[in-house]
Order: sequence, then structure tokens, then C-alpha cells
Amino acid sequence: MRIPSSSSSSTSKATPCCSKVGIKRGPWTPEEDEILANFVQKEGEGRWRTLPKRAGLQRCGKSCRLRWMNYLRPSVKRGHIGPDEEDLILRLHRLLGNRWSLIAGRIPGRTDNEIKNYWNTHLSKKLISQGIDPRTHKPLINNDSIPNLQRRENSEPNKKSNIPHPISQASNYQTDAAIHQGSTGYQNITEGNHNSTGNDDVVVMGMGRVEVKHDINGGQEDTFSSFLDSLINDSGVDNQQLQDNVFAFTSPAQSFNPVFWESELDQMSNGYFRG
DNA sequence: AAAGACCCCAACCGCCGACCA
DNA sequence: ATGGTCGGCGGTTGGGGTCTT
Repeated sequence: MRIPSSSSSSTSKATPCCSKVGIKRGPWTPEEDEILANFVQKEGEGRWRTLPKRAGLQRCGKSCRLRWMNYLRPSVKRGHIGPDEEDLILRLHRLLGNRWSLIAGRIPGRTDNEIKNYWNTHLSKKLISQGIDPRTHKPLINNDSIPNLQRRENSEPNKKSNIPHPISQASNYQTDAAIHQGSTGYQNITEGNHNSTGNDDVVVMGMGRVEVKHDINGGQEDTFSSFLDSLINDSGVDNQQLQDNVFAFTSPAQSFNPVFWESELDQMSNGYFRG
């Protein structure tokens, strides 16, 4: 938890909405939660910047959005992450890297923040204990790296990882583009365009970002969702074989071969949610 | 029982792309 | 074409709880 402080946010780098004097920070009170929940349920999500004023909250819009998305939303599932969910997170992370939002989009009721926290506090350590590098899902070679990964204090603070996920390393943009190109049914998804044929609104962003905006009413899976379902099903694929192929992407972008994904997909069967 | 070490996770930060005037 | 605003993302922090010595 952060220290509720108005002065600490008054840096030149602070985002405007959070640097205003009089904006409350830190943990939310039950009263604030109630105000926010009632307001969003009544008025709907969106217009976060102006929401605090309209709702009568002394918070910045970002803080309101985060609180709603990660805690107050009725669809948020609280509590222990089960073995099935854990396995799914591992599979998705192996394929997608630290794309927590995308991973969360495939796990009903879980938020990106929750999955990110769970990964950092549980799964990464679990993989390390199994001799697997949690960043690459590749077997750890140098034992010296183990203690450095186990303790946050031993890693360089305030620095982003220099070792990207192997898939991302091949260039995020090319990866996503290749994913779409390399699977039937995705040729209609182009960068910057929305595919709204299903109830999920799939948006392929620039810089390789892929966002899946869910229809809270649920419904038919769109093609991208189906594609992800097939990706996370590797029951017909040897894990080591998959890893070996994924790690073939560690060389520059031109080594990324979308044909690989097609062949892998062909081998994948028995959808996770279907089974 | 006390103190220090360690862990968890809610919340914040900085950045990015989309959108709009 | 440009600049401002907004929503959303991943990375990071640090207070408080728990564990260990």
C-alpha cells in the first residue's frame, strides 16, 4: 500500500490528474467504495477523468478506474487461484509473455493486476524452483542467476527487464501480426481495426498491443478468442518441443516464422475450456 | 516476547495509442 | 497536421501482515 500523501504526488512527472492538490491517495475506505460502486452501476463505466467530480470523490480518475476494475466490479472473482487457473496462467504466459491484460482476458473473473501479482509472488518462484527461467520458460543454465531472481532486492530496482519474452523479443508487432496471419480466420483483423463480429471486441493496437474488450454479458467466442483457446491447449504438444520452437525466435525479427504457429496450432487439440 | 526478515498485493507511476477539436 | 485529453497497459512500490530467529 502506498502512503496517502498529496505532497509526494506533486512532482513534475506526475500525471496531471493525480498531481492536483486535494486529491486523496492511498487505500480506499468502505465509504469511498460504496460511492464509486453505486455511481458506476448507475452511470456506467467510462469518463473516468470527470467521474470523481460527478460522483463526489476526492480521487483522480485513474484511481477510480483502477479501484473499479480490480476490486469493485461485480464480475471480479476474489480468492484463491486454483490449480486449473494457475496452469492456464502458465500456459498463456509462456505464449504471450507479460501481457497481463491479455492473459486476464482469458481467465474469467481475474484481473490483470491480480494475475501479475500472482505471477510475481508465486509462479515465478515456482518456476525457478523447478529450474525454469520465469521470463523465458527456458531451463535455467546459470545457477548464479537463481538467487538474483528470487529476491526482488537483488534485482535492479526501477529498471525494466532487459530480457524480454522470447516471443516479444522477436518484435511485438510482428508477433501479433504473425499470430493473426498464421491462423485461419484472422485475416480480417488488421492493425488499428476492430473486429466486432463476436461479443469480444478485439483490437490490434500499434506497437504490437492486442486488447480484447469483453462484453460483460458473455456470449459467443469470436475468432480471436477461439484462437487463444487453441493456443493454450497444448495437450497434444510436448512442452519441451514447444519451448524449443519458441526459443528459436530469440534471434532477430526475421527469424520469426508464422508458419511455426500454424504447425503448432495444428498439433494443439482439446480446448482448455471445452475439456 | 521482541526484533528483524520476508512476503503479499493494493495502489501508484510513466508511458503509449486512440480520439477529437 | 498538431496538440491536448483520455483510457488502458505493464512495471514498480511500500505498508502491513506473517514468519523466522
